[in-house]
Amino acid sequence: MKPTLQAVADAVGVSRSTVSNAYSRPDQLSAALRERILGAARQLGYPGPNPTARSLRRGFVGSIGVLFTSQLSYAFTDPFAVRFLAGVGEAAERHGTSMLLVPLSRAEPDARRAVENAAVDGFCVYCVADEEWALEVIRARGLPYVSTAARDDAGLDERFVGIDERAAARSVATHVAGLGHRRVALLADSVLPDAPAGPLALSGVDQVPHPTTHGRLAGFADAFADVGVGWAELTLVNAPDNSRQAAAAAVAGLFDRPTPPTAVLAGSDVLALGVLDVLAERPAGNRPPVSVTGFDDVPEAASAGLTTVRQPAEEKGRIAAELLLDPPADAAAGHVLLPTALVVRTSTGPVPRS
Amino acid sequence: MKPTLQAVADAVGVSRSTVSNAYSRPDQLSAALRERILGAARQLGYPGPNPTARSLRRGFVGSIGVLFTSQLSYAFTDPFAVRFLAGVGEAAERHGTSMLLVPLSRAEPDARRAVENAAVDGFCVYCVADEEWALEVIRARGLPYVSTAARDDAGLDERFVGIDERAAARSVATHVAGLGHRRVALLADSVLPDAPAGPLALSGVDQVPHPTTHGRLAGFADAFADVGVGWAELTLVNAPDNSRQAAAAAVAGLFDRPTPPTAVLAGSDVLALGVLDVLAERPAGNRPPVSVTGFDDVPEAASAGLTTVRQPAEEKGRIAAELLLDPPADAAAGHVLLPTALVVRTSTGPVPRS
DNA sequence: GCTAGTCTCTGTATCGATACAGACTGGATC
DNA sequence: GATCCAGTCTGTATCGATACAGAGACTAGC
Repeated sequence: MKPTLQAVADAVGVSRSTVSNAYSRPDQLSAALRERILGAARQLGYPGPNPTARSLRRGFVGSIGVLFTSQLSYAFTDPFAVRFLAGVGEAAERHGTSMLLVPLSRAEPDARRAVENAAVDGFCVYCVADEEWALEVIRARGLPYVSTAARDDAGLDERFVGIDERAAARSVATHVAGLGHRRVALLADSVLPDAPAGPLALSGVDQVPHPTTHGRLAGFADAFADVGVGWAELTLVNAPDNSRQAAAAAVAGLFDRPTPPTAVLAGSDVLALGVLDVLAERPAGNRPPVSVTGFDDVPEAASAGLTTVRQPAEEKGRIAAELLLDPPADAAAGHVLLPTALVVRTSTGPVPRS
Repeated sequence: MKPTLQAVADAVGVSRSTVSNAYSRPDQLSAALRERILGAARQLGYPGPNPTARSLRRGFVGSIGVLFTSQLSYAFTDPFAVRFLAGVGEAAERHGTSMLLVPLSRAEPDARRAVENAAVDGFCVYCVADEEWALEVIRARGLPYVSTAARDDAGLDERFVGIDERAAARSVATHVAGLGHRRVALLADSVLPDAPAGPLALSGVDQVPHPTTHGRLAGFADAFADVGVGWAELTLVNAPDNSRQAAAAAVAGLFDRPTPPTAVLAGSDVLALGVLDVLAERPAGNRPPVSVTGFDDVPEAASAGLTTVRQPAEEKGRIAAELLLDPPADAAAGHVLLPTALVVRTSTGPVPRS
């Protein structure tokens, strides 16, 4: 049997409290006794207070959870997510906190259980789509959280770090519209929860439930509305998840249509890179001159020459963790909007006249 | 006050046990009563059993820890580590387990506390150098673990997944030696715990404490010993950590020596890419034709044309988690050696004659 | 010599649940 | 009518620690 704190107390001949103090409040006992206790503990092979028991009694755990909508393995496939995690990790590390990665599996009962059972002091909600129930569970547990995807109904009491998705998306779309493009495809991930890969007809952008996706698509649409291209004239393409493969599958066939789009605006760099993959695969002679844009400005975007919108990934993660671990007294300071920048590279160009 | 299980029991007029059963053992009570209990819980805003209390009583937590020697933020900078994590995540997800990332900070007391306090059922030890104490803490806690860096004294009872570092390193070094290179630099990270960046004199490879680094350097040395180049004739270069920046700093100046190396064998792709960065920065006319090799075959290696040794990263992570979560009955099956392959690309070539 | 204050250490209550043995029903079986 | 059994539910002990009030012993101060 593993020795308990009681066993150490018995061995030394002091009370449990004193042994506990030896570990957690060294100033509460004499240095000599403390040494004697730690020595006995070493000898008995006592590994220190049991973390679970300790957190039960103390009421906090010393780790924060990061909630992902998607599978855990996707989180590591998406460079933006990785950089976000790095930021969270950096801040957590500074606070002596570890991070628990909690994936939300597709099956809601399981996913719900994961949120209910996570032993954490709070959550960074990386990307919860319409999983409003997850936030409810967190609130019911009385845990603080920071979300990164704004929702319209989010109260100001809710801590948040993110960008103005709509304005950022509009900026890159305005650039594309300015190049003369009018036949345009918008590519996004999880436009509707279980939609298949490929073109998707939607009466309006407000049908899109995921706030981030909604914001970006709405921003794209805004820019084209400005130049007289309505929603109905835009081709909406759905990718079942945020990966190059999914994007490639979604746009396959798009360029063989009678009137193919001259530009594809993607909701993320990963999707945009998937579009570039598809184009690169075609024989050079049969490669349509399509402009492609991304979103995020992940490291790969630079080498691919992708025009995109930069948002500060690590900083987003860092601030999210910071808002959680060291909440500002002022409620308004709990709502952080980060800057974005349009980055024009070689993947966009003037519409070819033909 | 947050409602407890007791509160729900009181509200419904049943015992605590019954409420507990409603959540954890539905077959122990009638469906009708269960519904009544869950209904009351919903109404009271009871979020389900407290995870900490539950794990204290049940004796397990439902999450596994991943131990990093380096800072948490490095873990996300190194593509190999990211892919390893993805593998761990995938397996963990299949088992309904979350993963706790535990960084080992430089200060040993803090780091020790992190291992002692991690609420986990076991550890994947990603890269523990000479931190033997960490393993001792884990053993003292009575927790299972899987290590990925073999140590000579590792008993067979210790679960392990990795590669034959020495043989793999030898294969790439043999390739370089076969190209005629004899003036060679070996670049590795943390050759000695606190050594500065740059060349380092060492009487023999056995002075290197970190088992992975030791294995790779020894493999490099083996291959050159075969062609008559002894340890003393090789230039050993230390990088303080495993990053492009550290590598660049370590080899800065190396190529301005009177007799510069014609090849640099790096202990990881990240380091090798750092060397390539340094070479790329030099004006084309003054760029020495140096062969460079890496180790791991991360995604970036392919686009950089880096000759390297491929090892299956995700699989390593997946198997590590699997060995932890679903230990094989047969002890020998707990010791997995993965295959490696030499990948020759454009970063190596015949030694220039001059 | 007496009160106050500081250092150490102890004892009990408590954190919020689950395990397990047993009590009570209401049929089915013989 | 006694026995057995499966299906439900209860009660107590327990998981392994920390919080907090307070008990003694000592030193200071007047």
